[in-house]
Amino acid sequence: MPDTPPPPPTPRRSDATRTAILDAARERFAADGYERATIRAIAKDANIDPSMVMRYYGNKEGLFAAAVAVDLKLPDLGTVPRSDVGRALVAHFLDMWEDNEVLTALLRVGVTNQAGAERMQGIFRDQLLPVAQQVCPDPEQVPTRAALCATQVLGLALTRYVLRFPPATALVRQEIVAWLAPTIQRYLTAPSP
Amino acid sequence: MPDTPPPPPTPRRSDATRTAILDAARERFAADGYERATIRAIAKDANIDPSMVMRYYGNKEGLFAAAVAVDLKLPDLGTVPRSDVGRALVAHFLDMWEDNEVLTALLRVGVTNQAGAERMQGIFRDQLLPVAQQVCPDPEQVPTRAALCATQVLGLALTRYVLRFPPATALVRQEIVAWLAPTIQRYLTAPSP
DNA sequence: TACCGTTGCCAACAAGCGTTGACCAACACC
DNA sequence: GGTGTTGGTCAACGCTTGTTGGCAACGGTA
Repeated sequence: MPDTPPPPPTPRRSDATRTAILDAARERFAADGYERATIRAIAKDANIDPSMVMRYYGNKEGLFAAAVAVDLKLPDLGTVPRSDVGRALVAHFLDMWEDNEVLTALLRVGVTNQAGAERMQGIFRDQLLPVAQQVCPDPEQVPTRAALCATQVLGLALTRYVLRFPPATALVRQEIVAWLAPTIQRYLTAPSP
Repeated sequence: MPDTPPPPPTPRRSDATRTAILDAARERFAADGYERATIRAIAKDANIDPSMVMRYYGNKEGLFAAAVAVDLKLPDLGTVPRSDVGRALVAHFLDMWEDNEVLTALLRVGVTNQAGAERMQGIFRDQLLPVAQQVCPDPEQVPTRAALCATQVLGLALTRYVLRFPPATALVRQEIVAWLAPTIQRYLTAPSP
């Protein structure tokens, strides 16, 4: 359960309401994107008045910032056999995405909202780049190789969870891992073409 | 220059205005997505009154439908050496995307708008699937393999043209082709894993 | 009991949206 | 030269949005 940045030492009586708002916000942002996820709809989902959202989170951008806190929980690739990093990463991303509407929310918002796009850039920089650094041979190529991985992973998420291309939603977990793992493996470890 | 579905035999005096509207609409949809691209802003860009947009295109959805007409102009892969289809497709998509804001508009809108997503599904079905059919060994695997290609190509477009991850925008055409061509080649022609 | 901060609802605001209809100017045709 | 069609503007409509301030109920503390 994420909360506002400074976790209050004493639990407030309104904590239940606060998390209800965040849960509803995540759901709406994931389903509708930033513009169409209205504060009124979120408040109705949380069974409170829209003005409460403003009081607790300032404005709509503050609500989004509080609702969408992403930790990819990327594994330590130092402990994974070098030939398995592709498979490990693809499997991990699938696990994360399948039961995590925050990621879909962030993807939807990132496409139509500048703040959302910058948030995604930050996640890429702070979470994916360091992991890629553990595996890539040439440090100078780390950003390029990590970005290539991002194109494939985000492309899968886009096609499967947002655009819902029928053949992409029909794939089962094992197929995805089998097809994508060699791609990620090559982007990370193969000699540059 | 696209036009309303039945191309009028006699050119109308208002054709200049109509295409000005469509050009402005494409630009706004590409830059802002569906919700934030307002009819008022599009009309102002085209130097006409918002009501003209309504008269010529009915409503906002009609305007979007008229403005975003996508022809991927995919090459006939029958004439391409089988080992070069990956390279040919990646190069072609890059050519299309670099100077074509329609594709960015469609991608942005497809993420937040149901009609946009269905439009993209239609393009995938009507334009990419037939081409994949020319190359894939097993007809039953065509949708899967084409969808895999879509994940990689759309993922690149998303990361490079919409989210603008710095390392993805820094890539030059040759690098992208060199990295992505083997991926597409494998998704289309390699034995299924 | 009296007090005061917290929690919550209600009503309203200003702005922006898509959309409509009345109205004027320019052109084409008989 | 009148007349109907077309191209275009203006002002307004009904509605939704994010956001604000006032006011009532609650709960712990003194």
